[in-house]
Parts: sequence; structure tokens; C-alpha cells
Amino acid sequence: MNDRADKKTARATADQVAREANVSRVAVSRAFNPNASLKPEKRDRILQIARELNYTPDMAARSLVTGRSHLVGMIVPDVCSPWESQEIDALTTALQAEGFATLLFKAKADFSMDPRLLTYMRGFNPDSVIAFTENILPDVLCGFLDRAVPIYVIYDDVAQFAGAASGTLYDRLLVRQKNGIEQAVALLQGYGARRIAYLGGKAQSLANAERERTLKETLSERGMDAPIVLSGDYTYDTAYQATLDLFRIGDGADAIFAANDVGAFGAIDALRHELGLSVPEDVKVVGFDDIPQAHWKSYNLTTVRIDLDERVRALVRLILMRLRAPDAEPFTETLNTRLIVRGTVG
Amino acid sequence: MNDRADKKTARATADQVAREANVSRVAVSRAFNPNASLKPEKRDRILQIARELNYTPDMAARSLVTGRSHLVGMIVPDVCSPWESQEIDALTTALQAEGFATLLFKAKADFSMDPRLLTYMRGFNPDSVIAFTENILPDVLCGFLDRAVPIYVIYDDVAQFAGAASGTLYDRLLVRQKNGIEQAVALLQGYGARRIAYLGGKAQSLANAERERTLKETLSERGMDAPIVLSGDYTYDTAYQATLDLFRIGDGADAIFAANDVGAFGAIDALRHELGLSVPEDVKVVGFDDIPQAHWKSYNLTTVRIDLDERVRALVRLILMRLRAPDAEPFTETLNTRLIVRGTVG
DNA sequence: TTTGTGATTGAACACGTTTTCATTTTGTGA
DNA sequence: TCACAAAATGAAAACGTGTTCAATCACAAA
Repeated sequence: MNDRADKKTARATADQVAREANVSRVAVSRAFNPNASLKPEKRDRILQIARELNYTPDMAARSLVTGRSHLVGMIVPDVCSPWESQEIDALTTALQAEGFATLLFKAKADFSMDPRLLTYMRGFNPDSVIAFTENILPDVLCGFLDRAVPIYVIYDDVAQFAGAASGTLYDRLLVRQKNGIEQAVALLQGYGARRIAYLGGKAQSLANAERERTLKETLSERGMDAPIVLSGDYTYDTAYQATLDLFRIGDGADAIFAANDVGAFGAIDALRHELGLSVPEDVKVVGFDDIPQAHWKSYNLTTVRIDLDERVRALVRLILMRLRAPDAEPFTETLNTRLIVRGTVG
Repeated sequence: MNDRADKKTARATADQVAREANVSRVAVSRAFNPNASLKPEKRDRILQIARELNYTPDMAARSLVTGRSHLVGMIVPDVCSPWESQEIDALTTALQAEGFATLLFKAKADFSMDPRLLTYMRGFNPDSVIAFTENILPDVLCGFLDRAVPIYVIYDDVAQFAGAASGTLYDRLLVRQKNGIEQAVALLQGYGARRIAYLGGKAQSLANAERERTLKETLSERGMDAPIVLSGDYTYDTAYQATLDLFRIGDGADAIFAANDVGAFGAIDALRHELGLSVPEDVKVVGFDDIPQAHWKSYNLTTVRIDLDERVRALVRLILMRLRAPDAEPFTETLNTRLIVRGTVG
């Protein structure tokens, strides 16, 4: 009749383990806390009995008293995006190894941040938050998380730590776009490309801005013309259409530099299947990210790679450090990029 | 000096709100529980003050007393897989709307289930678990979750509810492969295809077995030869290689029926870019899933679609129902498939 | 044996909430 | 005005754990 009685086997509690092992409940707690002082043989016996009873400490109860939830919240607008899903995958793996679980929240499709979502999320008391977003000011996030929760905002591939108390930015995980872009431009120039188009990502994206700036700078340094800038939003369809417009309304280009790989795919398909141009003979294409699909033979994309593993390792290191020492000195790490040469340029 | 004092603003507690509003802490609790008995004007005042103090009920504390964590655990081997990431995205959205948050865990790459992971996960007390996997017996999962936690095991696109207590299967969310496959076979037959190859998915996958069985049945019903069965694992690279083998070592085929879209991409690329065959003129290709990439012009894949939204809605409905009435009658729902005709057949 | 030091132990408290239950207040009809 | 049911309220008891602190134990040195 009673709802609780219905459950065939309720979860074992520390008290039950303690009773079974003839020790106090505190000893059970200590058995699961490696650095607590407990006689080794006693710990072994407790852990043995705990295993028999299928006991695991309740994280909610533990969280209540320690103030640590061992949860890392992730706010993601689009889990399906190849780049983001890769990042979620790698982050979850790395955090899991450190004893943290991923708490996944879906933001609105237009990247706007729903205040109710943040309020709701705060209820779970995440130890840290990673927000994948473009057009949100860190202040908005900080306002909702009033505890000193380290928040990392990932603008495409630039991560910044936003201090909750002050709203100012501290740690930064940057990507040195220069290397990869320079290699790409050199390659394009070597093959005689003159008119270069930049097919942009989301306008508010920090990474997009940095890529555009770096491309302009590099072209200028090499005495080449400034790029034709097309606006985009990182999606296949928009890139496809922008490419059509470039050649039908505009004057075309020798080469297209896309802000991400998916955009490059859209450009390639527009060129080959609708404009009747061939890649790389007529138009050369370079992407950004090196997602798994980039090596698919239909695209075989030459692209600027950001090492995902290195990136995720650095980010996790940052988070753990911040968690351990909330007031540590601001920290900036910069990752390199390099060109992966495949078949869409030469 | 004190670690807690360091945090500029600790999270507001129900007591603080109560004090500020001149009510008891119980009233605050009731204000956040819509069906609790509380004078409307009082509720409004409390909620107002709560908003000012940026107060949100602590989920850990709530979970402790209610026994409901409002967490749904998801065990995922590969977040990057287009099909799975779509499913995670849609499930998270739907569950979030019902007040549940997604707790994401990464399983080993080889799909094997790490017992420690399960033990760890159980500590978070998820209200329900969704496991994306192939080769795990539900019993293994059930053994680790000793509370009556509804577990849904998703074998590719077949979902089954595993009762924790008995280890037997209850609810089932099946996909009627027949419709889509029949339409596809009819189309292939209409274009004169005779030798049909089936490029399989993971051997242990229930969905793969069902697709293979249904394809054989359909071919037989139409008086066509049994398919050449190639083993695969749903990945691009394996499909690519299997297709090469089919034409170089084996005797080739008129048409390839791939167990999923990514496999179909691999087959198409092998045919076009390495075997020098054209699709659909020389060989016709049909996929399964209709992932977003299927409409990319380079592939423009004819494929059997399983409606993701409908599927996720059904699954979430199942989970919520089971949560509300753990002892309700077993429930089976079957979804339909249909062929999306694009350019790789006709 | 005695003393002292450090490791080991458990009782009591704390964490922030919901639930129970007895009490008080409100609203309605005679 | 009175009586009575229904709604509203708060004190106290949970929920399962980590932490504090005083007490106990083990063991080596004197």
C-alpha cells in the first residue's frame, strides 16, 4: 500500500552497513573517504559488506553537507553539431575520470538564454558550469549563479572563465588561429589563388571574429587583397546559399575560407552540384575544426585543426584548478592550430 | 580565512526567505509547491521575495526527502554519432520541459559496461536511466540499480524497459521496419535491381537484426534473391572497406542497403571515389535513419526515416508513466517508418 | 609500570528541504 | 450569534551523509 514499501529493495544506507559490520555509521563514511583515518582491516571489512549490500553513498546527502555536488552543468544550444558533440563527449569523459558527472541542459535554439533555465539549473548546485554559446554576456550568467561557481563560456573555440562575484573575466583558453591560417594562406597563394572569400560563422562568435581578423591580417602581410566577407551562421544550408549568391550575384572567388567545416561542406556542394564548378580545380576550399566528417571522401577537406584532446585537457585542468583554489591568479592558456592538408586545395 | 566566508554571497536558503517574509519556512516550501495549500497573496509575496533574494530550492535537499532526484541518467558510448546526438538532444529537450535534467555518462568505447560507472551513477539516484548500448544484458544494469529505477535500454532504435526487480522486460518501444523497407525494395525492384547487398550494423544490435530479417522477408515475398550480407559496425570506415571488398573480392551488387546513413555514406564514397562506379546509375544505395547529413548534396541519400520527434515523445511518455505508476501494465508502442526518396536510387 | 604521542573511534550536530500532524484561522449556513 | 467544515499555518520530525570534538586505544620511549 505504502509507496515506499512497494519498492522491492530500497537502497542500502550507511546505517545498515554499520549495523552489519558492528561499527558506527561514521566509520562507514570514513571507509568511503580515502584520506580519513580508519584502521585498514576495518576499512576492508566495511567495503566488503558495503559491496554485498550494494551500498553507495548518496550523492545528494553528501552534497548537502560538503557543498560539493560533483556535477558540472553544460548549457548547449545544439547537441547535434559535430563540433559541440565532440566537445561534450571529450569533456564528459575527462570530467568523469575526475569524479564529476555531466549535467546537460539544452538552451533555446536561437542561443538566447532562458532565465528560468538558469534558475532551474542553479537548483542542482553544479560545482562548475560550461556554457556553449555565442550571444550571451557572461554577466547574465553570473547574475543567476550567486554562489562562487566557476563559469566557463565557450565561444565556439574560445573559452573564458567568468568570475561570478565581479562579473569580470579571469581565466582564458584561447586558440592561436595564426599558425593554421598562415599555412592555409601560403598554400592557397602557392596555387595562385587571388580572390579569397571568407564565409563567416555567427556574427557574435568571438572565434569567428578572431578568424576573420587573422585572415585579413595574414592576407595583408602577404600583399594580397582583402577577403570578400560573406556572413554565415556555421550551418550547411546558409553556407550553401551564400556560396550561390557569391557566384550568381557577386563576382565569385578563387578560394573560399569557411569559418567551420560544416560551412565548407555547404560551399563545396554548392560549387560542385549547383554551380557546376570543380573543387579544387576551379575553386579551392579550406575549413576550420577538422571534424570527423572532414576526411569523408566526398569532401576530403583541407582544414585548420584545433586539437580537441589538448583543448579539453586544458579546460578540465582549468576547471579543477579553479575549483580547488577559487582565488588563484587568473590563468591564460593558448593552443595552437595547424593545417591538415587534404584534397580541396591542391 | 574560512572557506565558506570566502564565497562572497552564499546561496539564499528557505529560512532567509521566510524571515524576510515574516512566515515560517514551511510556507516557503509550499510556495514552491503549486498544489500545496497556501493563501494566494501570501504565495505571491513569498515568491516575490524569493526572486529578490535569488532563491531557488536546493534539489539535493529536496531529493533527500522526496526520494525524487529529477535526474535522468543517460549512458552513451559515443556522443558524436549523429543519430545518438540527435536523440540526446531531443530527449534532453523533452525531459527538461517536464522538469527533469539529463545526467550524462560516457560508457567505454567498446560498449562494455564498467561496473564502477554504474555504481558511481547510482550514487546520484537518477529517477530513470536510459542506456544507449548494444551488447549489455539488461540484467547487468538491473543488478546495480537495486531501487526500482525504470531503465530503458536503447538498442539502436529499439527501446525496451527493463524492470529492476525481476530483470524481465516490460515496456517496449519498437519500430516497424516493414513499411520503409518495403517501399525501398519496391523502388529498387522498379529500377531493375536484382543483386542486393545488405551492409549490416553492429552484430548485437537488435535493430540491425530486425532490419536484416525484414529485408530478407520482403525480398522473398517479392520473389527476389536473398541479399548478400556484409558485416559492419555502423561506422563510415568499416562500410567503406566492406564495399571495396564486395566489389573487389566478391561479385559486386546492383544495390546496397545500409543499416544506417553513415554506413551508406561510406558505401557511396567507396563506389564513387575508389571503385569508379556511379551512384545511382551503376549501383543504387539506400540508408537508414535520415540524419541531417543525408540531405547534403554530396550524398542526397534515399533513406528510411524513423521519425525522431515521435520516437522521443513516445519514450518520454513511457518514462513519465512508469515513474508515476511503477506497477502499471506493460506497455508496447510501435512506430512506423517511411522511405524518403532522394537521389541515390532513381 | 608509567607517560606521552598520535592514530582511531563514535556521539552529536549540521546541511536544506518536505511531510506529518495538531492547531489556528477562515468561510458558510442556520 | 453560533456551530461546523474546510482551508491555512507552523513546530517537529524526518531524509542520509560529512564534520567536529572529546574520548579512547595502541604503542614506543622513559
